[in-house]
Amino acid sequence: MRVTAKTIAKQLNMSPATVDRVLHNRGGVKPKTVNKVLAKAEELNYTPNKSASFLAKKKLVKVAFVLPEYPEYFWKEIERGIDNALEDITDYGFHVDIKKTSHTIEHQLETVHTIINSGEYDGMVICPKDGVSLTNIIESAVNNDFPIFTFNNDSPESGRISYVGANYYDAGKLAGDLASKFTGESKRFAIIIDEADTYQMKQKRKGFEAFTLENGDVDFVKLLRLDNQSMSASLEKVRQNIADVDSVYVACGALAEVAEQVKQMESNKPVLIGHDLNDAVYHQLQEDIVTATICQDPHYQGSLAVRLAFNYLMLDKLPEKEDNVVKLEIVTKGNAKYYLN
Amino acid sequence: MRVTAKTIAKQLNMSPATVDRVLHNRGGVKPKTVNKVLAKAEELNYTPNKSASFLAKKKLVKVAFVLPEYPEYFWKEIERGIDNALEDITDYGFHVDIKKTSHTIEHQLETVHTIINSGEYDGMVICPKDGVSLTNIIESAVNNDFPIFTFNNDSPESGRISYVGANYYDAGKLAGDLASKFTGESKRFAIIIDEADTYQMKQKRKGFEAFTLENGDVDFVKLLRLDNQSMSASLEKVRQNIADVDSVYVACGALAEVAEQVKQMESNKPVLIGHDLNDAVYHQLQEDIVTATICQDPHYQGSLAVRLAFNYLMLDKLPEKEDNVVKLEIVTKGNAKYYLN
DNA sequence: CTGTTAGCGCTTTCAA
DNA sequence: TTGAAAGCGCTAACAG
Repeated sequence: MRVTAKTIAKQLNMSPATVDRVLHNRGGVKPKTVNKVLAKAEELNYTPNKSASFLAKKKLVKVAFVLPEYPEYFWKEIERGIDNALEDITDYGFHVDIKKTSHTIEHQLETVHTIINSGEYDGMVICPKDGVSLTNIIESAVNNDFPIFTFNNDSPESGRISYVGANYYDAGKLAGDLASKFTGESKRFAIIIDEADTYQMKQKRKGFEAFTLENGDVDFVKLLRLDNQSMSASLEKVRQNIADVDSVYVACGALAEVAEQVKQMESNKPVLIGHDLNDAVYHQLQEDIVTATICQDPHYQGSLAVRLAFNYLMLDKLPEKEDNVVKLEIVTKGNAKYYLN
Repeated sequence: MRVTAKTIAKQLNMSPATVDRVLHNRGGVKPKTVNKVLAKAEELNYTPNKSASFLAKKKLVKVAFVLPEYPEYFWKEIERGIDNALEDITDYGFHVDIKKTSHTIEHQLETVHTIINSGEYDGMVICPKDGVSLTNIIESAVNNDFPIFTFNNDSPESGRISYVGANYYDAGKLAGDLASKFTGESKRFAIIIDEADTYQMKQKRKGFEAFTLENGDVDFVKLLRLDNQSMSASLEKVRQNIADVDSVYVACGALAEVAEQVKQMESNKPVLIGHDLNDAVYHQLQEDIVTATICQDPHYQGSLAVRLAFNYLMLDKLPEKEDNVVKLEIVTKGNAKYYLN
């Protein structure tokens, strides 16, 4: 038989309601009774049944996830993680709406506004296009008891409940570590960024450079910039600029494109390192054009965010940490298949 | 409001009991009624509430996990994964007992016997010491409607419901891939096994050798064997034998011990690759004695096993695949901290 | 300070 | 072939 609140009540000759009051310290119970109940609960090893509890509370909570559209393969994985974590807890009354926002910050700001003002939601998880420009809106929402979590990209000044995502400085450092391990005596490196030069990218670059500074045997690090307006021209230029380099680290989203350039080089192909995995990169790994790519388990990241929001909103449990940093994973030819889909 | 079975019943002027019968095709319902209910459920986008369902069924299920004691750090991680997956579903009436078995196969066989005959359990998840010697007992149990899942180590001939664990052949191949990438022109390799030479180790070796065969630029692969009886002597011997080698792959559990030997070498320290991560290996990664270690996400592995058993026993859902292969992860100095604890 | 009662969404008798 | 009723473990409103 199961040990329930009723079991405790029966053994102590009182009503389940009193037991419930004690178990949730709702107050208004004689201290002596409190102690008796607590002792009995301990003795019988009582654990409350969440299922029954949520069922009885009939509380409904809805949170909005505000996510970018691109890169699609990445956010699809995140969504899988979200859905997975939702599997059991939708039955508890916890629901999620995913809102995609396009390129512009304006659009994102507007979306956020709408969500907060609609009164439909009890909280929000957001991947800010730009942490700084969202600081104010997040701050005022949080102060008005509308909890917001940041995701994948932080807005540290905003007072968000907590952040879930990778540490991009570490990611850059890891890239440096790999570049160094995959090359021989000569260590002439290049790092490729694009003009957006977001916070994430800056961090990656800092981390990569920090690594090379700490490791005296690196000859140099060349900084190359892609121009989104004239992509093919700037890719061409990159190809020329990496002819004298032993390893290239693509810190922006253009790994596959750069790889195509490397493929065309006749000799001295550099070791190529980048981020994330899509079909193109998968094949380039198999062809040994890309040596390694650094991934962050998007599936786990998604489910962690759901869990934190759930704990906060339905269990009144604060996240243990302000930063919930997710694993950085190294993917090569040998283990890439585990990371696809 | 929520859409419940009652909602459907009301809209169709019938009782919730009939709706329930249809939803679970328990039979004894007029085809016309069946269709009406199904259509309504579809129309209202009805989803059953698992919480309420389990609560009402009051079914209790208990499964035994039979796991080895060593290496402790590995099984501790697995247990964390198990506990994690259990978090919500214990409230559904699904319980797990973990039984540790010591070194001998006899002890494990006995434990398995006891579990099956006790009548206390509804199923079992086991990490066989040796798949072959457990074939018979698993087979007869499964035939007697006592479902058994294998874990971490398979017993493919036994008719187990399904297997959860890594593909060790692939692990060996991955080690080959890494050894090759981390070395320069000269590729003289050694692989270290121990006398136990279990199925897992054989597979790793095969995979490693397969990789080197496919890659013509590998000079040779030396096979070295550790002797558990005279560990220090054989470690010494290993040290002498790897003096002329560019990379060493430790396929057995002695990565940290071999690393200590490598540390003592004055020059030509080979690239060291092995499996799993404990405190010792963590430090050896930081010191650049170990270059990389291959891990299988034990946390995920544990929770997957729980989920499969739960689905099978409580949801009557068969696993989609016979082999549930878990990810192989590459850990280096740069990302090791994410894998500790 | 404590007990009674009804009900969450679902399943399971039992009766019709 | 269908319905009524009770109950899973917990909570909430109301009464006392």
